[in-house]
Amino acid sequence: MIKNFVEELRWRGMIHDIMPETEEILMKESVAGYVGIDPTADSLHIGHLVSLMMLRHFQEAGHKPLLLIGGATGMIGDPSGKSEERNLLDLETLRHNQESIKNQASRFLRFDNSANSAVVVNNYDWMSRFSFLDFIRDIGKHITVNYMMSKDSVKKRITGDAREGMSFTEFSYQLVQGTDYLELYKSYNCKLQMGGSDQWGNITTGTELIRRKLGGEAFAITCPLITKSDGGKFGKTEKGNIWLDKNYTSPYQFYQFWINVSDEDAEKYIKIFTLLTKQEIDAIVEQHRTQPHLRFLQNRLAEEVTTMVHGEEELAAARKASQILFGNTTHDMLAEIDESTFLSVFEGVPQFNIEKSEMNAGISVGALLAEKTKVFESKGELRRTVQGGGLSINKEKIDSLEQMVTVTNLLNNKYLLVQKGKKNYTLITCQ
RNA sequence: GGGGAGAUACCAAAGUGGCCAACUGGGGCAGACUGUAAAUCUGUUGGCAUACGCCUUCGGAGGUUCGAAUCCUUCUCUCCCCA
Repeated sequence: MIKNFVEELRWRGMIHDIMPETEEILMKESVAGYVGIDPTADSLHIGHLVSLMMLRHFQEAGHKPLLLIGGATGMIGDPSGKSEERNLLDLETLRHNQESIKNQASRFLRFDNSANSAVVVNNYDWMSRFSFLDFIRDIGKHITVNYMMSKDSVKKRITGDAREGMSFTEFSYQLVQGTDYLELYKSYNCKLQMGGSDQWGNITTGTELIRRKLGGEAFAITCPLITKSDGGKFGKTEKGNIWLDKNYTSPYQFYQFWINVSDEDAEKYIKIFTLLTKQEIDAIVEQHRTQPHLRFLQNRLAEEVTTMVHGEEELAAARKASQILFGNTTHDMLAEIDESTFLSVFEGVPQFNIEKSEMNAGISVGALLAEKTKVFESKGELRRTVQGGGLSINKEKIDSLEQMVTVTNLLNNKYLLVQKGKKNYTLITCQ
């Protein structure tokens, strides 16, 4: 039974561009469709979530999702974004990354060998078999330079204000990506490619190639780039990407990312990143508007996404940690938390160790945080923070670098909780 | 191959011999206000120092000078125009 995939994406605000007749084809038959991902790391980050969600909806609608790992294209670098030169990945790393990514994708997609089971493919597998001659003869021949030059991503680079110019390698990128589409069209009868709106040019080169070379018909859907209302980059924090792998970004930090989303963005994101129905979402938005300070939207968003990526247990832990860290916890309450709970709360928080002997005589805050440990990069930074009233230890404000810390300050006779500002915690273990 | 422009801190961008640790904007961090939101306001944003001040930094290397981000030589890289 096929559901209307396009309609589903439409109300969720996930369609930026769509080729004519795409909707009709998708309603008529079950087709295969793909999204490409660069395997630059062995984990996906939340920038990839939109693609995964598109594939998820695609599969739920009764179609077959293909996840293309760009082993070959990842070596080139797409000029559509302002990507830097990529490093060559060796084959072993590539395979490792592919496996890890597939593993993460399996939380979103069904890999069950049914007719519309998801499949992971790697363009390295076919691109590596092409010789340069094969490529320019079999692929290059079908597309004119004029056509390639007319793409926005190319035009911008050549005639835009920046006029950066581009290398031949980057210029060829759209042909390489087009070749992927062509390959998948041939081997999986893949008729749809999805991606971010910046991919439109590259995708249409693929559909063009399929038409000219095989006389086939293929389609395209792009989704808007996810933005933040304040203009910042989505999914980036000062510390870098938010990863799906809990070893890179702890479930607590992951959960917090979503909790911190602004009201405006939350309304958009809940449609894109959760599977809640339109009715459910409308109800939550309504609820949020009547009592905005209760943050229904952020809470539900964080709950849904964290469960999908990390599971119920991790969600519960992240919630508990959030309560402890953001509730009106006092020094006394902190001291009462038993050790295992305490440690699980701070899993994923930066940690430092220090010898207990250093503490026996007492140690000044300045020496402790900027010399014995690197909680602060420099004493100057520490001083500024303290002067601005932004530093607490064990939930108690510090107002001088000279303040002494001794073993009696240790929680559980072992830990110090350093807090910079409202949201940044560091744990010092002393033994 | 010929001609031109340029490289300054996280980014953008001023500065073109001493007043430059370097204007300004963005971003970051912190504070106030709040709802772990947004907006706004304040402080801060190379290192050391409570502070006077000291040390390292303006693409790389060398030089001129009492003194260089600023002048000279050379190298590297980027962009533009012509062939």
